[in-house]
Amino acid sequence: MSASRAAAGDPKADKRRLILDAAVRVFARQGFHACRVADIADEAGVAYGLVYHYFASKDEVLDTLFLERWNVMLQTIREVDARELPAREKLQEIASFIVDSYRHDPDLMKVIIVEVTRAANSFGQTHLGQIRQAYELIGEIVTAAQQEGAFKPEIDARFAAMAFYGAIEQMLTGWIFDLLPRGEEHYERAKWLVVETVCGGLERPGAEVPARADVPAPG
Amino acid sequence: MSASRAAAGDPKADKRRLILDAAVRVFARQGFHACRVADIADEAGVAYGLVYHYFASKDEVLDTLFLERWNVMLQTIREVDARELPAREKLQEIASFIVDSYRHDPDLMKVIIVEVTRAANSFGQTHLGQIRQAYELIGEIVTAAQQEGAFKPEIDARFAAMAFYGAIEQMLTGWIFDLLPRGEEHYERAKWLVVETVCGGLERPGAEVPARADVPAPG
DNA sequence: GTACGTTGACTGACTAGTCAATCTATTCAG
DNA sequence: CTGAATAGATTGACTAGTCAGTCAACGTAC
Repeated sequence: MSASRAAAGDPKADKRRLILDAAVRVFARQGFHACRVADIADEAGVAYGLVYHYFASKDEVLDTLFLERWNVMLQTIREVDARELPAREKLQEIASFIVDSYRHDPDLMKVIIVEVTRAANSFGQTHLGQIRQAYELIGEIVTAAQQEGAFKPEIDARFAAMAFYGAIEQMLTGWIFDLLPRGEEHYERAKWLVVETVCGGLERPGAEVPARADVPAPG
Repeated sequence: MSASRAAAGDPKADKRRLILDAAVRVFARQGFHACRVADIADEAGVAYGLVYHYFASKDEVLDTLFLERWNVMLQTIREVDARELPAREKLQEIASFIVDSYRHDPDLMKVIIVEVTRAANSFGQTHLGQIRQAYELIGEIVTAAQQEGAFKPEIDARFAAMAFYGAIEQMLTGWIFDLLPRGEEHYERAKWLVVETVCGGLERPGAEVPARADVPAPG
């Protein structure tokens, strides 16, 4: 995941990685459709043809970036789900992971959201299966919580999962396009907010609610 | 808004409208980038050049479609906000309007979401101001509710607005890409669900909650 | 006859992907 | 140790195709 592996001049640099990291920057800056393969090569400090030595097509560069990250996320969700935690805390962990992913590499998350996740027409189509898996995993957490009686049974779990994921993604979108204030304290607060908001509506009024984490201090 | 104004052969057809309606279908089917201007002209049963008689560019066709609809939505939100209603019902009206927009013309909403709203990199950039206005109007409803004491004050209104809008848009996305079940009863239920979920978390536990609408029957 | 609507072949600009040539690292026979 | 052979990495000029936008000509209503 690290983008700081090597500078362009480093002789030991793994050129494939160099190209991928450059592509993240170029895609984030110009968008996938608006940029040319030459821009990626230039950004990476590498010849045009080398991109085609490592990748079959421009598309494959984006595919690789998306899958690398998305699979890490799916893995994380599965691990969180396997742990013995109340549903609210599982969702908290997932929100945390996604927000931290943005904090760690905003360009990469911008590319994934703008060019893949929210572009199900063009690119997302290819990856609809992967994307769907995330929704399904979240939906399973909700279903389980409903069966335990922690969440209201009258809210369809699939819809709840979409609403939850959609709320998080929309906040990242807000940061990406300067519609929401950025910064450490906002990131931490957003993690709490999204869970508080969505779980607040999902939980059964009578259900035993675990002691909730403190409200992070306002910025 | 009506797409059924006239068949391609109708001599009285307003060609400009014919082109716009055809563009909705083509953009929805193939995506803005993947389709050619010739596809729009063919779909409208009109010569290639006529598209450029009515519109300065391919972009302007999409701009027109987006602005036509988005302005109706902004107007609706303003009208709802002006009415004397509890915040929850205002949000309910907004969710209703958006879901009904999808129900009424799914192709148009698909185009707006996929090509503009969620493509802030390319197209959305132009319309970021319009898009932002919607978030701000929703944010104002939340702020007012917090001042009245109906909503918790500790949740930033801008974030709450993004979460609310994001949840709705994600459900439309779910329908658009067959990730969620479609159909009248699901649409009605989704309107209720998103408000129940988000407002459930926003409302102050102690606050006087107006008698809420009945839960629509499950599908 | 004039103004506007309509046509569709054409052009000019652009770029993904190819490929033959060149470079570099490694190996190993002499 | 030498240097020739090999494989893989790297280069960038070039090709083949695409498509947005133009424009000169034609149609038609009044």
